Amino acid sequence: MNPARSKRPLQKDVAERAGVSRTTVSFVLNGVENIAIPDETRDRVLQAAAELGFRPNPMARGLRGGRSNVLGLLTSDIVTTPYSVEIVKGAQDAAMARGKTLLIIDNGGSEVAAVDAVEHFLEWRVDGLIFAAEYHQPYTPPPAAAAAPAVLVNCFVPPSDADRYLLPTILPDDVQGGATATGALIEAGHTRIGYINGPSERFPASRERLRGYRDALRTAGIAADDSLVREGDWWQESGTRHAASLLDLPEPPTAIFCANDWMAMGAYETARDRGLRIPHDLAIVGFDNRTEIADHLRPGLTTVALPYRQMGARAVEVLLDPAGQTRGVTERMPCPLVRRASV
Amino acid sequence: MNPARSKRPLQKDVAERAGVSRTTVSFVLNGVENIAIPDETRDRVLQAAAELGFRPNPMARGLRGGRSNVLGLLTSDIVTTPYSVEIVKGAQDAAMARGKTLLIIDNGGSEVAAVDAVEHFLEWRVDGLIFAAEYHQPYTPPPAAAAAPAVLVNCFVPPSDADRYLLPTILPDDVQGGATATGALIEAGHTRIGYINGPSERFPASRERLRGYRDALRTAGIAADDSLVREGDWWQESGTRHAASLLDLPEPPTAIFCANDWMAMGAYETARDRGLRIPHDLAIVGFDNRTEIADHLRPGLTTVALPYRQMGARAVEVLLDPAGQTRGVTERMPCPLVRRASV
DNA sequence: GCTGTACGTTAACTCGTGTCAGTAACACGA
DNA sequence: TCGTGTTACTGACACGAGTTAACGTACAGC
Repeated sequence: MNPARSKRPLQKDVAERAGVSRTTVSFVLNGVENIAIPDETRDRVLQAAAELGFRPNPMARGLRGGRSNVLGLLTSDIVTTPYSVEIVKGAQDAAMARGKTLLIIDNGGSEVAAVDAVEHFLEWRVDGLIFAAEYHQPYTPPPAAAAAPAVLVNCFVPPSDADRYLLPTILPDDVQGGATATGALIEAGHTRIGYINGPSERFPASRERLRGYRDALRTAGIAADDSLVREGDWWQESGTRHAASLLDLPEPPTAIFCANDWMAMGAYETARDRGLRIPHDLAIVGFDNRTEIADHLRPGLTTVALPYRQMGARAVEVLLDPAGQTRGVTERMPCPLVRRASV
Repeated sequence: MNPARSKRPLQKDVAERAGVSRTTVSFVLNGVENIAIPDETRDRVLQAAAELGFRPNPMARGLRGGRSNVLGLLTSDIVTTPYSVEIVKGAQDAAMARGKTLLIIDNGGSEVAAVDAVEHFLEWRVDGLIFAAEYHQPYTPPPAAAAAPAVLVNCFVPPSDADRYLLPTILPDDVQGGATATGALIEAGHTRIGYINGPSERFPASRERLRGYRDALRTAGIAADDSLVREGDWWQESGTRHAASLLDLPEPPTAIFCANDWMAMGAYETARDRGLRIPHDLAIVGFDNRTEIADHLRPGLTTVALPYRQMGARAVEVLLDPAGQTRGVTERMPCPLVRRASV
C-alpha cells in the first residue's frame, strides 16, 4: 500500500547478503563493545549495508531501545519575530549532524497549545526538549516538561518559578552586544554617543544593552550623560523622534546607538531630513542585524547580530551532552558586530 | 533511564483496568468495524483509557501498521522570506488537528540538503511529503520523493520536468490578488492607476499580478496605459524611484498599486517628499501584507495578503485525502484584501 | 584425550501496538 | 440431539531492530 515501506532494505537483507546472522549485523552497525568480531566479517557486513543503502528504521529502534533519537523543539511566536527561526535552523542542523530528528512545534504563544505540544513530544518519547522564545524573555515551561531533559533558548525561568524549574539556559549576551556596539563608535573617535533604547520594563534585552552601553563608556573613560539616553518602543517612528530630540540638544551627539534596526532606520530618516551625511556627520549603529533592513539602507547599517543560529545549535549540544545536564547553568552567547558603512 | 518512557500507561494497563483483553482495547480505541462490541464494554474501555490518560505509542503504531502518521515538510529558505513560515504553521495546525505529526526540515536552499532531508523523511516511513517554497517559484523535488505521495506548496514543477513529476500543487492566486488590489482602487473612484511590478523574468508572481491588474482595468472598462506600469526590484528604493517617475508624468496617476509592501513603503516616502497626503492626494495598495510594514506605516497600508496559512493547511488535507492524490491538479488559493487606510 | 577458555556467532526474547484466526457461550430451528 | 449462526471476546503472530544468554569451535594446557 504505502510505497515508502515496500522496498527498503532491512537488517535481515544485509545479513543475508553478508552471509551472517541478523544479530551480527546489528552488532557491527552499532559498534557494540566487548564482543569480538573479526575485521573480515565486519567489513563484509559494512559493505553489504552500504551496497543496499541500508538505513535503520527509527521507529523500530525507538520502540526497542530507551532512546528515540528524537528531540522536541517548542517555540512560541516565530512569525511575529521572523528572524528567530534562525534558532530553529541552528537546532535543526545540529540535530541532523548528530543523527537526531528534530520535532518542531510552534504554539503561537498559546499556553494550551504548549501543553498539547509537550504532550505530543512525550508521546514520541523524545530524548529531550528545547524551549525557544522569539525574543529574550521570561518563560515557564508546562509542568509536564519535567518528564524529559530540557533546555531553554532565548528565554529563562523567571525568579518566581526558579525553585521549581532549574534548567540549562542559553541566552544572547546583550550586555556584551551593547558594549560592542558602543565600543565600535568609541573606536571611531566618538565621545558623545546617544542611545535609543527599547522599552526597559518588559524587555530584559533593553536593560542589558543599556548596561553594555554604560560599561563601554566607563571603560573608555567617558562620563555617562543620561540626557543622551532615550527609551523608544522598537518602532521606526520612535527612532525618528528620539534621534531628532537628541540632535536638538545643546551639545548633540555625533553618534547614535539604537537598540534595534527599526529604530536605526528611523534615525536614518531624521539624518536625511536634516541633511546629515552618514557616517560623516552622524554615525549610527543598530542591533539585531535584520539584513532586510541593514543591507538595504544607504549607507549599509553597521549593527550587532543576535547569534540565534549558534544558540539553537548549542541547545542541542547541551541537551545531548550527558554532562550538559548540570542543571541551571546559564550560557551567554556573544553577539558579534556586523560592520557595514554607517560608522 | 529515560524518565519519559517509565510510567506512561500502555494498552495492557487499560485492558487490565477495564477487565478485558488488550485486543479488545485496541479494537475499541481504533473503532474497528465489523467486530461486535457491546456499548457497555466499549464505555468501560474508553473510560479506563481516559482515566489513565492513555496515549498510544506512535513508534509501535508506525512499526506495526503501514501508516506512520508522520508527514514530512521540506521547505527551502524560510529565513530570507520570513513570512513564509506561515505555510509551515498552517500545515502544522492541520496535521496536529488530524492527529498526524509533522516533520519539518529547512534545507536552506541546498539541493544536497534536500536530498538528505527526503532520505530522512523516508527513513521515518512518512505517509506523505510536502514541498514548500518561500516564494512562488518553479521547483523540482529530488527523485527519491517519488517513493511517497507528495504535494507542492507555493511552487510548481517547471514545464521541462512536468512529464516526470505530476503532483498536486497549491499556489496563491496572484492574478486574482492583482485584480483585487486594482479593483479596490477602482472602487474608490480612481481611473489612472499606476502599477509598480516586481521583476517579471524570475518571478511568476510578478507576471500574474500584472495580469490581474490588467484584467481589473479591462473589466472596469478603463483603457490600459502601459506608461503607467513600471518594473521594480522588490526593494523600497525602487518603489521610491518609480513612484516619483510615475508622478512626473504629464497625466500622473492618482493611485499606485505596488507588487509588494516594501515598494509601497518606498512610494509612501515619495508621497511624503512631495507633500502628498495619503489617501487624499495619492492612494496606495501593497501586496504581501507584511504586518510589520503595513501596520506601522502612517496611514496604515491597504494591501493584499498571501494566504500562506491556508495553503499550508490545504496541503495537508490534499495529502491525507485519498482522493486528493488525483495527481497534477493545481489549486489556486484566493488572496484577500486587507483594508487599512491608504485607499 | 580431557578440560578450560577465548572467540565468533546465533537463537530467542523484548519494545507496544495492529490484526487475523479462532473459541466459548448461547440461541434457534429441525 | 445436532447443526448452524451470532455475539463477544481472546490468543498468537507480526512489525524491525537491540540485547542477552548460550551455543559451537578451536586451541592451549595438563
